[in-house]
Amino acid sequence: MPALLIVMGIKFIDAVAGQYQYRPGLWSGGRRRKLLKKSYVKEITPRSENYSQWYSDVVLKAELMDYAPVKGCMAIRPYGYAIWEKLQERLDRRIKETGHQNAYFPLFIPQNLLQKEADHVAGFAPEVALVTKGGDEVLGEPLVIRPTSEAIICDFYSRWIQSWRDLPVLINQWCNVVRWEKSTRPFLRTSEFLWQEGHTCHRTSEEAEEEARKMLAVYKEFIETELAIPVLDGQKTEREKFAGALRTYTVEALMSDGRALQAGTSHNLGQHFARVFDITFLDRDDQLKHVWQTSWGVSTRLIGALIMVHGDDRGLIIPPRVAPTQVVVVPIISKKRRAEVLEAAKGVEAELSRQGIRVHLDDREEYSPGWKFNQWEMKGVPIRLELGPRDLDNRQVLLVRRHDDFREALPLHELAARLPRLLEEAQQSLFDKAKRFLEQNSYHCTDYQEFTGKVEEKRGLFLSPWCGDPECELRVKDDTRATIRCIPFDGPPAEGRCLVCDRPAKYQVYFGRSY
RNA sequence: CGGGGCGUAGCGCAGUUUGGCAGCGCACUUGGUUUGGGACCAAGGGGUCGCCGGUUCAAAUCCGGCCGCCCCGACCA
Repeated sequence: MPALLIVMGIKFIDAVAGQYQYRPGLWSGGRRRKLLKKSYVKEITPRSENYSQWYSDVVLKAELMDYAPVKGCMAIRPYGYAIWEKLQERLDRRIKETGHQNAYFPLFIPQNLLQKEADHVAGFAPEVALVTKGGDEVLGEPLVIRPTSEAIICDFYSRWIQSWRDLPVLINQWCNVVRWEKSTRPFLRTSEFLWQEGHTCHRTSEEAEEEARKMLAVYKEFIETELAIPVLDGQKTEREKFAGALRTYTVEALMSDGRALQAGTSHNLGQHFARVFDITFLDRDDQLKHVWQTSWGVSTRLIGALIMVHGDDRGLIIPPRVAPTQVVVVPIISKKRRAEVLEAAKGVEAELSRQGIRVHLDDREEYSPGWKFNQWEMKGVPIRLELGPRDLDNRQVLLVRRHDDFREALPLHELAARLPRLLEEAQQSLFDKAKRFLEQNSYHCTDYQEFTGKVEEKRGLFLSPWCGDPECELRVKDDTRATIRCIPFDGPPAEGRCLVCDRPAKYQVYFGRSY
């Protein structure tokens, strides 16, 4: 085995009980090497041992969040919030490029407003938080803390819209919402979370449909490009759609434990809300008509997806485009050459920074290099540069990639020119890997026996024929806990017989267990 | 909401069976030596043992009640 690998030009280092033996001179000449074995930190439970525990360990140890004294609530710590800010920045740009403006609507919603739309209230009633007192005063009408803002925004829209000339209304808001959840998990399902919600009004049904589809496409492109997470796009079934919507579209991602996660949704609301909130306009033909609406949102849940799609047993792996820190420089400080090394490290930091790379110099002297390596790996920084006396002598820096642990000694003068490319490669490589995982864990399945067995055994996503009857959908859920994630846009045409009831299939749908 | 587990220093835990000075590791502070995969030595600081009540000369430990967190389910856009 070692002989074979040396032939391939790769050198190995013994990894004994999670520690390397350092072999001088190995880094020179731009050679690469690979680790035999990795057991770095014991603070993170291996995924294979307990996936939920792994997830908890990662969010805490990477300092993304901390638990609040209130169940289901959390502080998003600076490092976690920095990731959120990156996501916001990238998505906000896209929302504006497609013609939307940001605005802000109130947190409190009079209870009667929320209750106007029948399906909407039925869907959200079990999970609304209600304010009944302000100070000493018992409120005449209780106030709902927004679980979503359709109701309050529609109340404003009914006043703002009179003419077809006022349309379309294209507004987005970034805010927090509250849903009283029974079981909560950091980022994936919290009682309070951050998100954006777009709310638009249109003159025609076609325009609204186009908007709903367009924003779903924006989500797909955003999530795939920036978060390096491949998603399946499609439509939700009646059972799974948004409470009050005509149709719901969704992008679904597959986590590394084989469970699906709804990463973003876009709703064609039809005229359901316009009718009950009386949002009307006088059209060109002098007729008073109800507007056609959409709403769409993604949340801090995306951070959960990021963790579960890319993370490994050493912690987070953040795609470079959304990484708060893209490159960390760790100087190897020795007593004799401390000043020299630090100066060189600062030079590297400054040069990369000039290139627009988000670089951090970790020059803390109270921690050993090894400690820093582990910490930054837990935090998922894409690239680490090690710079020590030996590197100085060789005018080089040792580069280590987080996502595949490849190491390479780079000449100092080439560094700035090569890093942007290396970061892009890391981004692409993460996407490719996630895509491969999605493909390898997607199955075409037409036999119910086989289906129930495989769902239990392998998880993943199952493309199967479905007759369209909610009863069959429910039966699958009762039997297997899997739900229909979506009716894919670009799926194969319906053919064959329903997975459950054997009647002719109307759709090919993706089934899966989900978060 | 059901089943299971756990609450002792910032974190991880021992001590609870059999009541008797509240401990260990990490982290933290100070000084020194170090620094290429979680360095070492020395000296320190830090506690309402989840909360309330009961038994007892004496409770982290026994009894009753409550609260919270985690895991597995149920529920949930």
